[in-house]
Amino acid sequence: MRALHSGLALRLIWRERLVSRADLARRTGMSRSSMSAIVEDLLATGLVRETGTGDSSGGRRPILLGFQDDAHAICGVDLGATHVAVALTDLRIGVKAWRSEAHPVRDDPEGALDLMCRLVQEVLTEAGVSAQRLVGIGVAVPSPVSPADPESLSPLLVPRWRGHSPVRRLQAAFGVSAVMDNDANLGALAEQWWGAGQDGRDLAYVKIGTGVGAGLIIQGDIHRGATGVAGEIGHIPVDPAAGPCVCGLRGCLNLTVGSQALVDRVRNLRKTDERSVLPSRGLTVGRIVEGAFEGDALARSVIETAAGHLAIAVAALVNLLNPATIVFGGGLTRAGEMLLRPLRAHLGGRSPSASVTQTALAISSLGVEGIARGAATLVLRAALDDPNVFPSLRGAGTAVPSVTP
Amino acid sequence: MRALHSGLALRLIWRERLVSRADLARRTGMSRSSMSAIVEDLLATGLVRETGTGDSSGGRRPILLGFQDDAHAICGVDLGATHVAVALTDLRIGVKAWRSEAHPVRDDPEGALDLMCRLVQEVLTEAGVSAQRLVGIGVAVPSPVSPADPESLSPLLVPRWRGHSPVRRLQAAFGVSAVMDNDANLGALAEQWWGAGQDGRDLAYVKIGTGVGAGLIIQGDIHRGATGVAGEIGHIPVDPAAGPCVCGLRGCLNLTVGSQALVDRVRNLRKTDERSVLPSRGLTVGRIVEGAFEGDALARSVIETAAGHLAIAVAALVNLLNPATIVFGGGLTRAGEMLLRPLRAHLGGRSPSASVTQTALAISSLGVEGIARGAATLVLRAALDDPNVFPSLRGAGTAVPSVTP
DNA sequence: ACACTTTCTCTACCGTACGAACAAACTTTC
DNA sequence: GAAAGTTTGTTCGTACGGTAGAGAAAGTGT
Repeated sequence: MRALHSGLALRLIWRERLVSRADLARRTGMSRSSMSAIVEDLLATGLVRETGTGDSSGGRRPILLGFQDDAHAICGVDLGATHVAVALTDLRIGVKAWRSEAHPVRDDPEGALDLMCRLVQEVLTEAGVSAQRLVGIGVAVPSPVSPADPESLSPLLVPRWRGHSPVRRLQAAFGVSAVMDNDANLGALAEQWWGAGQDGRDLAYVKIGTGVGAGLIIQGDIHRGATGVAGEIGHIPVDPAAGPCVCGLRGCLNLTVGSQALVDRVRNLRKTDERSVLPSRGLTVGRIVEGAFEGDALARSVIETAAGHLAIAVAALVNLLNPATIVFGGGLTRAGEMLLRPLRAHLGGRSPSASVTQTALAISSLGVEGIARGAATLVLRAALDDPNVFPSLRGAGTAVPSVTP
Repeated sequence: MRALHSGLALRLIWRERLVSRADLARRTGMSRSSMSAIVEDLLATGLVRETGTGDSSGGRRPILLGFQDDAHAICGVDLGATHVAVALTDLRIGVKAWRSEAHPVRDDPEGALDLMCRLVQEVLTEAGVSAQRLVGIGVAVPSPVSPADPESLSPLLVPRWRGHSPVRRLQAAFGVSAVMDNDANLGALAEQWWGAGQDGRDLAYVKIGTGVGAGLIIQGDIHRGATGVAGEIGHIPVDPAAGPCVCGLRGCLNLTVGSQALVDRVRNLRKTDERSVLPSRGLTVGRIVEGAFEGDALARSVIETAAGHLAIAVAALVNLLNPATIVFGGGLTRAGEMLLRPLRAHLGGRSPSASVTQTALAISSLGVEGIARGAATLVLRAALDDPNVFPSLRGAGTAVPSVTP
């Protein structure tokens, strides 16, 4: 129970950045004397420090306590479909070192794992942090992760990864705890903690890349579903005219707004549209968005069509989950309002009354580091929930008696 | 903190039905001596009683503790679109008295509230329970309930109810606490606690009635969404051929499998199908299902078509939320496997790989009392979470210091 | 200079949980 | 059937964590 109250105090100090002992006592409902004792413990761990005094409100000036963001480090790994990126962050998920390299991750697990370990070592070296000072390593993978087997990627989507586990590899290489989750889930977590979804307990993050995936934050927690595949928005049917999908369906969202689909559509329309400035070869989603910004009608029309298809799936999301915010990430979202405006318009006619008008739509502002920071956030959240996992507190005590069903 | 451990013990006793002190100590991780003290307190409240001894496992026989299901009563109210039903239950949500009457609830709030209070009084009298012995009253309403205003019905869907609140009315009339939630949500809660969804933390309940609504249990809790309208599955578009909906969309699920739609479809097809045994007048969903059981081809075909439309919306539900179980309730579900079989077939081709094959589909087995029992469960759950709300413990002490953000 | 506030610490006290010892009741073993 | 071993439940001394209240420190306002 001291662990309980001490953790409570630690979380408050983390959140409030600067608070006095008296403030903490009021906020938690405890007495000032007890809080003083707890703070004494926390000061000894090095996670909290006294940082000057605050303003008086008619009496003695309070001694302000601050969380030591640099007391430890966290590593976040973004294992994408075609790249590996690693961020070393402090305890507020500020990026201290960053590495990113292209790699065919799906087809070459061993190479990807080697690259990952090399990059982790590089960011540790660059930041001058030893592995012992890591709270842990979080990994985002482009695959569902089953709660029943949280160390493996889904063999159904990435068959070559059978038997390979980023988690086990990192634990073996660096001797620290590692956790793993789907990339869209961690994108959602990043948005909730550091992006557009702050101060909301229900949020959806839609990642538009090679395919389309959604991460769901429900009641403040990542929702993984019974088998870990929640958020499979990419296989909602949106266009019967489109071809068959690997999943057995026709016209999946993946087939109409995935990177390849956008490029193909531009290429097809390009044949009959002589005025477009877009090239036929070496076309990427980035080039299409650029073209749209330069006023190219073809590019704009393709983006608008994609928004229409996206709206159908997003409407289902809004109707079923009623999130406070939906954040969009991925290459196409650099189109900004060119994507959001038609999306809102289509959505307005696709959802009853209150639910959609009160849903905030936003483009992710976290950039390429978003997913990796989400992975690091997973580690941070676990540590704030149970401060025992901070290296400086390791083995301090047991947890609270739980329900144990 | 004694409240914490005492509540923990109480929940365990409730769940396990018969446990010894030593068992409780092992389960909670506490010492036997502490548990003895806690049990002594619990015995004094009357909620727990010693009920004989259990079998020996090589030593002294344990004294078994049992939860007193009859120590208090709970009232569950089902305010449907066209009826008012009230159940009086014990602390395991077993129905002790039941009343149900037809009433145009949507159009006559005052009459419905009067009827509700009369029925509550009747079940109290029949069961010989005074209002003081009630833990509380739970109410299910055919409307979303906003977390921002948990005492009112959504004025958008049931405009006449503006200013009327079942919760306030019950509190005034019986002097006990009352809580309210959407009927589909409470159907889902009932299924999770007493029906097909037991031992799962993710469950969806789909209610097919006048319209179609879904209640979602996520991570063991009712998911209400940011504005309380989560689960609006009825406005997912499933058939572009169907007409426009009040929501502005075309071909909403509500328009294709709602009671009226089924009746209308049968009536239209009836004109060209002379062999059908179904009547043209006085047709109800119940009659259609009966006809199907008697082998009527027209009835069967209409049910199969409905299953196809339902599958599209359910596929979206499965893809997005990946629940362990989906339970179906409402009149149409009396068709049983005639509905589920085509639903499974359509679903197989509508969802990628693992998610759908591992989702259990089932028909609700709770019958007409399901929603009311769900409403009562809402009260029970609150009481088990914080035993202070049990009348015999009222005002016993304050809660644990919370986070207080 | 004075009274009043607010913060933080120190000490006496109290409730709660634990461990150890013990009694009770039962099974197994010889 | 007596002895030995188990399991349950209680009793009692102890320790820890928390509170309340007094007091010191450090400020504000008149």
